[in-house]
Amino acid sequence: MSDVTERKPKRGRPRAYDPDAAMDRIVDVFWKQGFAATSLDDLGAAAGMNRPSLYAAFGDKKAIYRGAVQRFRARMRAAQRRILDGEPDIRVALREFLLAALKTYGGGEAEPRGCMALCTANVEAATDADIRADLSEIVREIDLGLTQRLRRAKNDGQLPEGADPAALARLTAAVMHSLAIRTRAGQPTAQLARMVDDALAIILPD
Amino acid sequence: MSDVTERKPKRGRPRAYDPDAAMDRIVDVFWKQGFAATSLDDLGAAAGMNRPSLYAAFGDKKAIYRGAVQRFRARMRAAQRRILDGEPDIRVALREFLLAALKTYGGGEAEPRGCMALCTANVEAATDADIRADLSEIVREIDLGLTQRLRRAKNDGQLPEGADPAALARLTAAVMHSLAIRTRAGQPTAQLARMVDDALAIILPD
DNA sequence: TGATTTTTGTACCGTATCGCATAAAATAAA
DNA sequence: TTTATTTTATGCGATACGGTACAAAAATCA
Repeated sequence: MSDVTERKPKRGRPRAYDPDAAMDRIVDVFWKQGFAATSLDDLGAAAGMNRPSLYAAFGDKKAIYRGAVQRFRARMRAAQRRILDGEPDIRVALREFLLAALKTYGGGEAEPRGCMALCTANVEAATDADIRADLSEIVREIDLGLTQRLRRAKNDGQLPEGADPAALARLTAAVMHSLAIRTRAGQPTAQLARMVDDALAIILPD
Repeated sequence: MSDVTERKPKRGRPRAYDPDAAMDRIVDVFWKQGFAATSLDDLGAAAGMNRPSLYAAFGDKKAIYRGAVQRFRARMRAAQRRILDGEPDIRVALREFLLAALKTYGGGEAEPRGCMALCTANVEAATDADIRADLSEIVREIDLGLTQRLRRAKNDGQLPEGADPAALARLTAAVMHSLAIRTRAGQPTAQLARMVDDALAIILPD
């Protein structure tokens, strides 16, 4: 889970924290509480850093949040590419894609998580153009990844002639967006796993 | 748009505000800023009330927010029932249902709105059980309304034999959830209107 | 008119917030 | 050892927050 952020020992006092691990814990705090309800002290307590160190390492509160969103997104993207590129059957690929998202969103637990990006950036997006651009890029990227995978499936003859890869991709992404909301609303994982299968039976009928 | 909240003139000093209109403006503020980023002064300024009046009329901040969500939801529910009950053709009904949501969410404008309930309650749902229950109820109600309408369509012979109304309903709701997120992310309305048609062509193929 | 009731407006309390200023601490280079 | 450099730790400072106490205001009832 760690980037190769190994710094060669430099001049001054060494850092008392691992920036990589600290950012991971920061992601968790924003994931749960969102941007506005999270204080710098919350972040500092979770990351084991005091505010000045936090500020020096990651910038002000908004920059920290945007960094956390990017980190979350990078992890999701890696997992999604692995699934979409690795699985040759489009049905299985989309199913695993959605179930992986569901697993990350972790529905059903006492304190549901939902999607760190979709569920928290959503609020700030209305008032902050930067965060709105981040969110827009995330949504667009998911659409694009699914579209490319569905194009490939069509080339492989796994889809009917008239199939519209972009339309199928947006609908699949919509299921993912819905999973983000439904997990956050507390719907149990088992029920949502069934929803995934039911949805795919409609999106990709045999 | 006004409830029949006409109070017969009572004893003391009359109110300087219309509770109904005040709540409408409060909905707008929460819609844009969400719960955590909105202060009581923001609400007071929008509603033309000072904090003590606000508190006396609607309770504390959380109660005000939950009231605003309920008010938004009531309005959406009324419009949705009108469409689903009024339109006999299931294709047209679902299309108008989704386009009405899209219109309310108002994508593409300089400051996109999205769904007041789905996009703002989402954040607090992770930490507040009451708001999570509110959100869950909203999602469930939409699923249920669409399911009942699709059952009716199946009885009317407008759906194939093997069609699963509940599954079709959840997928249609997923499109709505996606519209909420996409409008908030700034995607243009015209593009999303096309997405609605593309999605319905997959959900209800002819 | 005078008493009663309800709402308004101001002001306050204790706390939390973000960002930074400043000094101590810990390391490498000279 | 001394100097330079980087990070940590404490704490300040101005502001903002939610909620309420209290008195003035505005209406009805007697």
